[in-house]
Amino acid sequence: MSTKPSKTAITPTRAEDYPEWYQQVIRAADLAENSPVRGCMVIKPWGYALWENIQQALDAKFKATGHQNAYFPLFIPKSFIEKEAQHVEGFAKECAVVTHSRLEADADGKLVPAGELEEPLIVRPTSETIIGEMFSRWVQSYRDLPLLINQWANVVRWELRTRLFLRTAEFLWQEGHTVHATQKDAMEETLRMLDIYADFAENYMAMPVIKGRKTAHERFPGAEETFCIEAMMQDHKALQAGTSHYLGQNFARSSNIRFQNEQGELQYAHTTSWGVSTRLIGGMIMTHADDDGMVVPPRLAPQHAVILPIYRDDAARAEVLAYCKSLQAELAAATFHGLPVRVTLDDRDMPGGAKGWQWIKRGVPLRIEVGPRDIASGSVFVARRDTGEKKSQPRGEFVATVAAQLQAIQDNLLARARAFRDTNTRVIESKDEFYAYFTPKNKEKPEIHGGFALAHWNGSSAIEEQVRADLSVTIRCIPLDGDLTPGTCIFSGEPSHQRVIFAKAY
RNA sequence: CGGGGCGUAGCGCAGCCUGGUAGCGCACCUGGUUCGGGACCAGGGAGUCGGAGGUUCAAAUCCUCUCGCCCCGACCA
Repeated sequence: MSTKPSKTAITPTRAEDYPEWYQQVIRAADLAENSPVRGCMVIKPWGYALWENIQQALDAKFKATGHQNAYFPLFIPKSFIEKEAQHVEGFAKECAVVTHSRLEADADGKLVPAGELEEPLIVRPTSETIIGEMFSRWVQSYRDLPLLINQWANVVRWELRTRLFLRTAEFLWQEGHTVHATQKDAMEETLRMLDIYADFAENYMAMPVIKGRKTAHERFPGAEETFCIEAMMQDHKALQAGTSHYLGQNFARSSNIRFQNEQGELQYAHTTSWGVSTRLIGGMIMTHADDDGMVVPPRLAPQHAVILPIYRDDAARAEVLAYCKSLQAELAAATFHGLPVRVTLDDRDMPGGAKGWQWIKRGVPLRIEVGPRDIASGSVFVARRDTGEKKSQPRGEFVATVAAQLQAIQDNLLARARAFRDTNTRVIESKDEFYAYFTPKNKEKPEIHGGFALAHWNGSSAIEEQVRADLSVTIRCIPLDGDLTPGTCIFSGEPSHQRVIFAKAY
């Protein structure tokens, strides 16, 4: 009783040391861990199940909008990457390069690379160039368009500084690549996919996002326009959770993607690309997790509910387990958003308190305790992970309303995250106010501070650069659904079309 | 890749300054008593002290190098 390690399951708390808290949540929830390979993580079953649920939901949305999955090579010839000048510049610094084809034992028995390749292969950091090459073979006529392809894959970017889920050297993602006859069609596609991401973030991840356009400075290398969804984490920093690019004819030119139009004229196509990654899991953690560990939004939860049997002796055990199994079957027959309710019965022989805390730390939305008293009264004792609320409910009523209860949690998580974001978003009218907003009180050990600043900006990248140099604050996006009232740039005094979002970012 | 911090049992840590051959809490295993929000008692297993050199009779401890992790910066999903 007195051996509680602390008041919270996670130490330190968010307020005490946010980055360390993040690491500890991942460990406590058994989501992932660092691997022997520098910068690469092992995604453990509970974390991978989240990714599988993300995949399943998004994949259905991609298919519903006419996309098809395909798979392209992991290796990209160096000459392909070189085709698009800005693209090269953007990715050259972080590429893993394969130069040899085998290993040979040297005099000491050590293996050394041998069989140098004629042309080095790049482990894909993204697939525009190799897919572009294939698209150039597949597209000949306007009748071949639009070409709508998606790939689920791993990619490698040799990052110097990594963080589990948020930035790892290898990560999992999906990359959509499409080809269109006109700019209008391609731009519509770009925004359609952005909307899908935003809808997914809010309605599945319960993570409110702002849809916006990147400034030239923050654009994808080689893109004409980059759109993004930006979310606010609990340390008030922004997380770019998804991107959608209108690539213009840049990659069409470099990969020679041309088609004959209805007039028989040969023209370059317009392409798009868009992606989300395992970073989304990091976003979910930093949006919903608390000082007791992970909190998973029900629509993506590996398990919606866990049944925890409570008994003292073997006689009670048999009775309780039988009751739990039938309850499990009833719940599994219920549906939540068209899918069976996922419910697990945890009958491991271990102290009940410790067992319960394991599920709290993993973030399972509903914990159902069933003991002799519940059986006697035909009820179940249910705890909500998001609010901590606990109450006894008649069994039949619980089974009948389980989907509604899960949806209530889903809705609460979104509402709570939105309220958090809104209270940490500030309209800023002057440079002084801006600098004060983004300057911590404690310089040595900065407290959580700042947030989203909505401020007028004249479009100058020199100002962007200055703010970044002074405060590590960047323009996260120019909101698409923002207030379009013109005003005055708070840095230059020049006219501004609309407010943009400034924040510190991951 | 630059600056700072840290690597001791699965996790969190003490020991290091002032060298003497490794400890605590949790977790794990066994037995018993317990059991409706992190149970208790007793016993037990587990660590080449990140790695490699060096100094020394003796190194977790001192010195050099190296690898990894975390934070800040630059860069990025």
